Amino acid sequence: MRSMPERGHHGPTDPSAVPARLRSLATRLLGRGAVHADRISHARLTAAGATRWQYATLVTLRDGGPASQSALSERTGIHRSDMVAVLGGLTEAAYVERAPDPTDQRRNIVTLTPAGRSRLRTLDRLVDQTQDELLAPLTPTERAELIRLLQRIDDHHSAR
Amino acid sequence: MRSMPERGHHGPTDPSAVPARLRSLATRLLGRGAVHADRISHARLTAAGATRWQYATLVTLRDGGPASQSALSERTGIHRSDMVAVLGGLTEAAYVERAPDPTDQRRNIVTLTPAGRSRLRTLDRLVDQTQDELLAPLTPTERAELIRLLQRIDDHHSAR
DNA sequence: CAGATTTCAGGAACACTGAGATCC
DNA sequence: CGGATCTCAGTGATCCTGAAATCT
Repeated sequence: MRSMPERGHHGPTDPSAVPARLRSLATRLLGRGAVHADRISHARLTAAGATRWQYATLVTLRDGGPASQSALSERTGIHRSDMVAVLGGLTEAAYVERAPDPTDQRRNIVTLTPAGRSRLRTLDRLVDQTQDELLAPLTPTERAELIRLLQRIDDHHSAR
Repeated sequence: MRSMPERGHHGPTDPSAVPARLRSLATRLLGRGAVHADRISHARLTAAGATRWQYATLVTLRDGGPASQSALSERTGIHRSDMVAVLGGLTEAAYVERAPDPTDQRRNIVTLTPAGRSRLRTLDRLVDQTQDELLAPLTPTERAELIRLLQRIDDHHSAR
């Protein structure tokens, strides 16, 4: 049970009061969308005692199999120095196991445990609900289009 | 001249390494899009000695005329307690004037100065460049569609 | 030696809470 | 008094830098 200070909801109450110039800025809209997404996913995940970073890490382990921390960092987009604490939490909960790589003593090999796999199935459902709540005002076609456009932007700016 | 520690660029180098499940999460894509948007607009605005909050506040004053701090907070979406420092900076630079409301001593009436109006024209061009850099991989039609969809999401979640 | 990996300490921008002071 | 406004102190999550320790 986490009893964190509930994230409130500030923001403009009346969208029509926001100047048109601001209302149509993609940079601003992305920032506000991220805040909504954060609030929604944070609420659902902390209610289950999880974090987004933990979820991303578990998904990546299921998808790609055991991996080093730097590989996980690369695939999830979570910074290497933040990954330490994420894996600390997941290890403590026995959702993953961290063992030194016998062929390279610098590396840790992180492996998903059966408990982690089970945990992940629970979180999958939670995350699906999160997407649904966030995208509620859009039709299925619009949702797919939004995701497509956002992927294009992310891919473009992620390629250095 | 601000000499801030340059914001780096982490994130996955190879997008194809990101699990498909993560890659298609709208919550994640919005978060990443916001990070790209932040990095781009932060770079351009700090180079000019400005911040996003300052810009939003100036735009709102131009659009709606003189207003109290709480009204500005409402229209910009900037938290009332953050607005204090924003107006402090703008006042110091003489871009706005803060005067007590004669009809209600609790309020400050914030007014855009000619210098602020001129400053705003400069920032307008900067922000336009920011949008262009962020949305570079999209066609004009796609840009409009993305903005439309993001507005729908923001409106939906801003209405309490 | 250069280079990779894990780990820790901490900074900065952001959105927010809570409380005090003041005024209607 | 209740309620609104401005202000300040501080928190938490996120994304990031820098550097130490260890190993190839």
